[in-house]
Amino acid sequence: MSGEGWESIRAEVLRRIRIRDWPPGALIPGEEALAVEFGVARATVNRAMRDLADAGVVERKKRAGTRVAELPVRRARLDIPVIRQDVEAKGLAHGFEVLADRLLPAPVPVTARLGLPEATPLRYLETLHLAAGQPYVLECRWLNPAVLPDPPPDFAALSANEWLVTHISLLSGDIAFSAEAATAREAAVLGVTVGAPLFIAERTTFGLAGPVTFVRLSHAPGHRVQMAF
Amino acid sequence: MSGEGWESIRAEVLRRIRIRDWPPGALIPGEEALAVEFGVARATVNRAMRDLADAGVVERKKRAGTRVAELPVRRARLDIPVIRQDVEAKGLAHGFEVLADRLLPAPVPVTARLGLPEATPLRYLETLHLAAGQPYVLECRWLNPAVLPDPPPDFAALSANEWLVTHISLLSGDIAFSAEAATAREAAVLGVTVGAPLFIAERTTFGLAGPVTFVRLSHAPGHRVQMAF
DNA sequence: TAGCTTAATATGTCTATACATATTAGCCTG
DNA sequence: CAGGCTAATATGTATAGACATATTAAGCTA
Repeated sequence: MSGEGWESIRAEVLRRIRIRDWPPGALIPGEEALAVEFGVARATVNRAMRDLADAGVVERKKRAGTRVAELPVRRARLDIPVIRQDVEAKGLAHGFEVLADRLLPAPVPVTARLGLPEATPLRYLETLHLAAGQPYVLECRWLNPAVLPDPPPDFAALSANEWLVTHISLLSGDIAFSAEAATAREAAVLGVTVGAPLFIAERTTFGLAGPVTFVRLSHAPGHRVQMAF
Repeated sequence: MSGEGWESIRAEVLRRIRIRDWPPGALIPGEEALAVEFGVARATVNRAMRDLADAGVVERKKRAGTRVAELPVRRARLDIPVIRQDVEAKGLAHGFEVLADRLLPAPVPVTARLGLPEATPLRYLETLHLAAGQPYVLECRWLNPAVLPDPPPDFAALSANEWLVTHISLLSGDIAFSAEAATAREAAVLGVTVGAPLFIAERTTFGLAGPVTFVRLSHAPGHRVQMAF
């Protein structure tokens, strides 16, 4: 076992799992036993094992002990960026223009996702984000006006995308990626041909006070979402 | 403060950040001070704060203290599934057929990603995965023969996708998503028209003994990758 | 004043001990 | 033998105290 601290214990346990000393499904010795073997306190072993459970390598249950995961799940962490950051990280200048800003009865797919009654009036914002002056992302957002302060913020100055993460208590939500053919509107705004493959990200977000927003991001061709694991 | 334990402390700190009691960029009181305020041990506060740092809500530095993140990053965790699991989770029958299995000099984009010399001979496997008999994913995989046992496994019996996660010590890698127009080959195999938008996932994986595999997954239309956060 | 050394400080981690909690295995009853 | 109670057990969490480590601020020298 090289090094010191809980990370070296995690490494050693991981090594034994990988060389199939402890094969998938096997029961790993208890924390007490490992603590004695490695000559550390149980809390230190606990820290290492909790980390492995977090990574999906082992599964832990009280009384039942710790088992090597049957089908080791590989987990990747995605940092959902604010679009401005995303663009600037590429060394490009970020800009945006608000194409639409109206109060509209939301269509059913939107109200359904947000758990609101049908045709609830929501603020519809259409924003085109630019990277180095070129169309980058078309952001179509439905925003629950109930979560906005009075008076509402000026989304022409700070994009809704950015205003939300810094001003609203976002609690939970989900994000989905897909590939879709460009609609006439998307094609016109993004400057591509109708039917061109677009990378689509759809997010639903909830806050303390209920549903906050549903947004659909249509990315210009070539967009990639990358994660390390 | 409701509840007990380190999670209630995390919740209370999060609450104060959200109501801008501690605005973005602000310095949060030290662990010692919070421990006194909440009437718990410093280790308990430490657990809560470490978790918040993990979630991207705060940034911690020794001696400098803990600050509220300027632009709170939202993180989502993606569980990368084995294709069979993915299909069966939808209640469909999984099948697959191997369309190609040859040793070929790998093209430059592949060797570059894997960090191998140009034109290294790699095992090229083309597998079509079926869900309920319908084309689901076209898997084009370049596999480093050096990591395979002798004799090599029979990928006609257990898909390479599944064999790898259960038999090779996968260490690290990355995954990228994009949208691309279907090539002639993809269109023919997946039963779509040329140019149809396809959801593409590309993964590079490394193991203890070096580069393992590069795989490109071309998903049939309608595929979504979903994550909660 | 620039550059180096040193001290102060907040987080990171470890230890030993204790109690809480979930889950299982065994026992006991009807 | 089915159903339910009980005890055993492994993990989950908390505590107080200690030392390690990174980083900043202050002080000291050339």
